[in-house]
Amino acid sequence: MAASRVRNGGRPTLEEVAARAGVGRGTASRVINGSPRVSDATRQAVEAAVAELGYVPNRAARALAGNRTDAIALVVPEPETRFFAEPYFSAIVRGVGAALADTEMQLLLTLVGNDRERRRLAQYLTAHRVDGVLLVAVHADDPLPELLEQLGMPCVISGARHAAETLPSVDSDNFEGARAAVEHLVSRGRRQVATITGRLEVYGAQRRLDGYRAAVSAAGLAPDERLIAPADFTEEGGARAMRDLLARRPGLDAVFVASDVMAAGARQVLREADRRIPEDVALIGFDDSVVARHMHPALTSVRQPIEEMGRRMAQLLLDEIAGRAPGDERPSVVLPTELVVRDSS
Amino acid sequence: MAASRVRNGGRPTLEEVAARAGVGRGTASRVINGSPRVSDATRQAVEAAVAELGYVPNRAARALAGNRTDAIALVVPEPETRFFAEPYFSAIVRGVGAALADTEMQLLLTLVGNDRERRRLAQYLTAHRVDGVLLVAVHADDPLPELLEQLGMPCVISGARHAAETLPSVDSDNFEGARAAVEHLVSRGRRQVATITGRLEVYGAQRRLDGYRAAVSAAGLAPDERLIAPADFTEEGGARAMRDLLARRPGLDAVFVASDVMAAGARQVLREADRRIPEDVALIGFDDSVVARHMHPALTSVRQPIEEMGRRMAQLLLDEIAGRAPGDERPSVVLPTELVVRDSS
DNA sequence: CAGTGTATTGGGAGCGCTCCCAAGAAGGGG
DNA sequence: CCCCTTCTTGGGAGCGCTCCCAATACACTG
Repeated sequence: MAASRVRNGGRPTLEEVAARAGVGRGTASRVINGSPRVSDATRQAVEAAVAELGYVPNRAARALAGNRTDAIALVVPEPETRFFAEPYFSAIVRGVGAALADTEMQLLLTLVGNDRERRRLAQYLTAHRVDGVLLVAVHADDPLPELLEQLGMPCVISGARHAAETLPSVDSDNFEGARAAVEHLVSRGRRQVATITGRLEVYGAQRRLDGYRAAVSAAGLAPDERLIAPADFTEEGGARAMRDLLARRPGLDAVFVASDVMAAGARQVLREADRRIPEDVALIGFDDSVVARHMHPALTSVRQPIEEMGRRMAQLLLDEIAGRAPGDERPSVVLPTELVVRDSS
Repeated sequence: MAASRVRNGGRPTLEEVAARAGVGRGTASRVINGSPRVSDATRQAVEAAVAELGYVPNRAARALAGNRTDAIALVVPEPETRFFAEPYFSAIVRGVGAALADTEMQLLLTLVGNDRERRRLAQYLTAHRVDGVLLVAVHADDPLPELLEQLGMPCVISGARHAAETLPSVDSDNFEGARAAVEHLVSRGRRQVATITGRLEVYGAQRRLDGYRAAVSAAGLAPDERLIAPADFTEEGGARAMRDLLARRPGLDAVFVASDVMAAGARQVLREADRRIPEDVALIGFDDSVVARHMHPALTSVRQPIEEMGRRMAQLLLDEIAGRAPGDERPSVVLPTELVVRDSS
């Protein structure tokens, strides 16, 4: 039934490798950890023994002796359903996985659903059970980053929390993505471009709004606060905002929506109001999700390089764990977005 | 920069807890592991010490001494993009996470992209670095399950690989889901019900076809092999199959498609052929993905309880790790599906 | 009251590895 | 030819925990 009683599950130990190679345990360890202070002959002997025996280091023993874990945690706030939707979650995971693929690092997935789990996580991290943490979709008021900072636990977040972000972070260029989208609308002759924003406490949503404003000014259009409708990243919120906009500014001819899901809600309202897309109203979303591709008409959307973001987050974290030279500033990466033009604009 | 030199990262050890409680290390260990062979007074003393010191067991030490890891791996074949699409991946992860939430088990995520990574995984598993494995989207000819069986490593798969599945598995009731979908079509007066299948090497796809056939017979309709078009779970494949069907049986008035994504392809072809949905042709998909909800008209679809599947997989695996009494048959769970009726049928 | 159990308890002996010190080997300078 | 460096090397000393055995305490039984 359960595990055998055999030591180390019957796997060869470092000691056995050393014996086989005719060297001491310390030397074998050096070879396996790539220390330069070993002669070539010895190295080869040990490597041969490793190959013959099929030796794989025992991770637990390593962790215990070396006071590290060779594991990082990807912490996902489960209530953040937005994050779980395509394309985010899988793409981030793929990116992180790719970056870790030829590393010894393991990826631990931690879903944090409620406060109890949150406390458990804190305890978990306090107990130093991982070497570093990737934090996605953190809110500006989340205490977790401070805790990590205090513990001296390396950490990278996705999406800066505000303009003066202190943590290493990876973000897409929300400002420029929004700006380009609106510029595109203007270039196609739209004059009354509205926007539906995400929750503005989310810095990225704020940046998209900033980008919208910048493009409107740049185009020489009159800024009009009544063309700006705040929403909450949900489909229902998008619909509500669209209704408001239509009531306030019936003459609008384009809407830049800060997420595809909200755009789906907006599209529904536009359909009910008998506005044709794109003839009467052009629509642009954000995320380039599967919803965008399958919407009718297919939704023009701003694509974020999410997989690449995952990859960069992992790389940053590995650097952070390896130790950053003092004086290096906090690394933060901003990746370019891409406007995917489809039928809705 | 790097980690401090302090032992155990400055955390209290079991020894310290024991000292504080005025008991021996062994006794403290017993309390922490919930052994019944401890007096109440002692238990309380130890628990108090644990609370005061904020003791958290050192996982690595535990793993080393106990020859287990308290971790399970979720192995995801990365090429299987179908799995990465919503709703699968995130829902499975959520379910697994939920089942593990009040367990000491960690969840390790392992993406297997190519053969090299596959070999690495095998080595990894051979080295007993996890207590058990969740395997999703395994192909019938994947060697991994055999390897695990050989190693005596507990394992649960999602989706039986064939009728005589030997591994513990969790599956949705593909047969019944398909049968109910087709029955629904028939009950709405459709007489020429076609189907677009997934890759039939995938057992689940085969079962959906079986369900389709069963419903057709039960309805007293003439079975017609020309109403069955094989595809491959892709949108393009779905479109191709739909074209074939239309060419062969122009009079068809309903299609049961074995996945939403294929249904999206089929819908495109139907639109081009000027068949109205659902007036001329009713359409039903499978998965109840976001695509189904946002399709126009909204797609009727068979929902699988994916999160629940994840939860059950994890539970099964935990049982398996705890040890199954000899004589217990291989547990396998089949969960009911649900037909979500929308506008397309 | 000796004899036999049963319920607790303490702590030794590892688990497989890394860290580090000291010793041996090899090479160079005076 | 001897001494001092530098390069390698072996292996002791843990890392914090679980397993298990032996010891103690106590309660009965006859």
